[in-house]
Amino acid sequence: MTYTLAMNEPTILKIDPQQDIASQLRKVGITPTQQRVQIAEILFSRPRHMSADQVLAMVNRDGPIASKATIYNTLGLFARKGLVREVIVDPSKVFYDSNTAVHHHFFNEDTGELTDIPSHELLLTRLPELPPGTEAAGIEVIFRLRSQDAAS
Amino acid sequence: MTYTLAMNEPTILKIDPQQDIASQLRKVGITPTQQRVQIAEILFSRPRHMSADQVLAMVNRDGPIASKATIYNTLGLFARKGLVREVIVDPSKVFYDSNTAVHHHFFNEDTGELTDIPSHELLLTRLPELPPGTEAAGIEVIFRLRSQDAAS
DNA sequence: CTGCTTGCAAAGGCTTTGCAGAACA
DNA sequence: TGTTCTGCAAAGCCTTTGCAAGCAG
Repeated sequence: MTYTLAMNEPTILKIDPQQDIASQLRKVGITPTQQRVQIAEILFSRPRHMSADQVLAMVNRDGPIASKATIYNTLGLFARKGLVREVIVDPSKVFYDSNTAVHHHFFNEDTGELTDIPSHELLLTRLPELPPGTEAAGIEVIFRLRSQDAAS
Repeated sequence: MTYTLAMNEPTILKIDPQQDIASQLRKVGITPTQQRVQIAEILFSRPRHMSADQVLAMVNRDGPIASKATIYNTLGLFARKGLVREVIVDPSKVFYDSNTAVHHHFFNEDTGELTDIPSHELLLTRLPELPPGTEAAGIEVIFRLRSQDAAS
């Protein structure tokens, strides 16, 4: 049962919003363009779950900074580099999670809201054997929720 | 920790491919049209994970039976009635799982293949407290896999 | 300079929708 | 016969792509 560790270890890359963003991006092999730095500032100001659209809106809140294509390029790049995690819970769009620590999610299907499950509140025991010829790339646990008062 | 039970119990609706499909559909409040019966026959011939596209292809293998619109209508209907479970693991398409028993999945990102995790091979202990005002609608555990030889 | 990035618009893929004709009860 | 369902094509959404202009080092 060591593959969970082997799997998560290399992903723990973290951007500290207090430090210089540009040099942190360089450190992980990303050329720090103006757009990338601004996107990183938003994503890593605190742990967030954002769709590409939300990032686009927030980046350009005070004037045009980055185009839609650049948002997608950058989010994809950050994901490949392990700075954000893609969370697939909604068939209509991908969420990008700037919290790279091991944790899981609640997804409220009524509100579309994605929230963290504190990792100590969930325990996975007895992990399954992986199919032959495969290696673990990630574990996701999603609790789908409904708002109690919602008229389904 | 009783909400897991409360959550899964109502979903255990099962179509037996050996019995008359039409009357089983009626029993859950679905008018058994020719198209729906044929789609059900494919889905419930055995536990399956299929995309809408795959269902479309298989239904029409021996001549035109159902259109794309009807496939989507029917799969959505079956999902609402609890006959199939929607599995969201691939941002590009939804999978429909005709196995309604409680279980979890491996998803091979290289091959796009979705397979079951025998439920006894995975144990969730210490379930999280749900956010106030919400109720559980489902739990999903997804192990993302890579093929070991794949050139990422 | 030289290559990597950006941005625009167009294209793509999956899913939904509108509406006329057909099937079900 | 009234209601529900089907099918076609068009529309919608999110995401990707092509390519010329711009920026980083």
